[in-house]
Amino acid sequence: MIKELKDNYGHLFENELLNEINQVGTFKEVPEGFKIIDIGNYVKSIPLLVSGAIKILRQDNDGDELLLYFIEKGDTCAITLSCCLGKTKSEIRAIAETKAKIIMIPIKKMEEWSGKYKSWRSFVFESYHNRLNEMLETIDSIAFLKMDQRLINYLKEKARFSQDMTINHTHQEIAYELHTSREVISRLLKKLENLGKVKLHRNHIVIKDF
Amino acid sequence: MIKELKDNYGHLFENELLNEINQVGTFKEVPEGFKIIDIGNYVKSIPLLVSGAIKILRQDNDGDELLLYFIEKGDTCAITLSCCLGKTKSEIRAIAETKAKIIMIPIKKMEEWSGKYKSWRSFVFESYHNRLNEMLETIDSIAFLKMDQRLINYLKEKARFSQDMTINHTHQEIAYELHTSREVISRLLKKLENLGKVKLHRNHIVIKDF
DNA sequence: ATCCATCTGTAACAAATGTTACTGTAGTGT
DNA sequence: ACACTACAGTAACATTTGTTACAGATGGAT
Repeated sequence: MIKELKDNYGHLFENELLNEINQVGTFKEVPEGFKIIDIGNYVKSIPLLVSGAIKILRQDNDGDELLLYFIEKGDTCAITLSCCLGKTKSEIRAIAETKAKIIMIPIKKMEEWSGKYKSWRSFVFESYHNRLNEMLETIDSIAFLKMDQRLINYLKEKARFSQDMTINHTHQEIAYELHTSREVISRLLKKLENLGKVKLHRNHIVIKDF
Repeated sequence: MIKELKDNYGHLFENELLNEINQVGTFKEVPEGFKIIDIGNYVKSIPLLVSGAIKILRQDNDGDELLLYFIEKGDTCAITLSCCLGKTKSEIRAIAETKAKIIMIPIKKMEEWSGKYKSWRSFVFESYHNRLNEMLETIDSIAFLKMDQRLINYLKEKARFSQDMTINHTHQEIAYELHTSREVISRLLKKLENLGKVKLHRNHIVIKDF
């Protein structure tokens, strides 16, 4: 584990902390689609993402979903941190967007390291900062943009995180994550295809010109 | 200042920290509507709210606004904290919702106290936790609710923070904060009045039965 | 090759929200 | 008292999004 730790967190943490992480952390490799945290779960450990991407979803009382944002390697899930500290249930669902490597840190280390290592504090604060900004972007998107533009941004993001111009999702899956209906997505995608921006296939979409 | 500090933060911070805050903090009393922070500002100090309420607003590129949430006494603005630490421009606007008393703390104390006082760390983390949850609620509201329910929630919140069943806003002002048009708000308010839930007047609305 | 479940396309309609345009009215200042 | 300005009411219409109802296409399983 120590190599991947150094590669991804070596520039952030001092050696002493890296060693501690190496000792108490447990390495975990999860496949695409793996449910890392679900709504209502009590969180017992903090995930440090080493490779891959994780998507964070929100759900309302009727079971309607909404994609909030993605987390990349070298970062952690601040909402989870927040749950850990407050000992409250998770308000969100975390699912591996691609296959991912994660180091899980026991909660109790959180407060200990916060007092001991300035670099850990900076990391945690930085993570909160990033997450608040992602939330702001999500809010901007929902509040200020129409569905066509949200769809374009969604496809861009998906392509960026999977490093692939092919989006392997059905219209229904996209509709869930944007919290709209399948028909709306089909309609808008068809418009994008007529504009030459995408090519539609069964079960996948190829981005041509964004 | 020390009295108001003890009353509102005495249960959170140890005496030593309270004294430090008393020494380096500057007390500030602002009237309703006072612009505490604006988008693009560089933030040089952290506000601890002693009394009153502050509203936090987001704005898109076209100048369209959206109310994010309120901050109450005994709390701070985590987005501001976040800006301070990252030395980035403010992404939000903070306006006094009621007249408010604030203690401003110089940024540099932030990191110093984070290492020194466990209670300060807890306070900061707790604040991030609260803010993330408020953001989630805001997202829920925009993504999952229709405008009529959002309006009802808005009026409830306004009444709660001003401790007054009379909302002193024009339809236009409400429309700005909910990011819709004046006509839509007028239409929905009239419906609420017909249901006996509010009484409409020029420049103010009285909540009857929520 | 055929069958079948699932996915996609699309039309027609409904509901919610946004826009335009105009009227009336309450309060303010003179 | 009068005039003026900002606010509120409302109708008519446009646009966006959501819903219903099918038809047709695709790809995998047997």
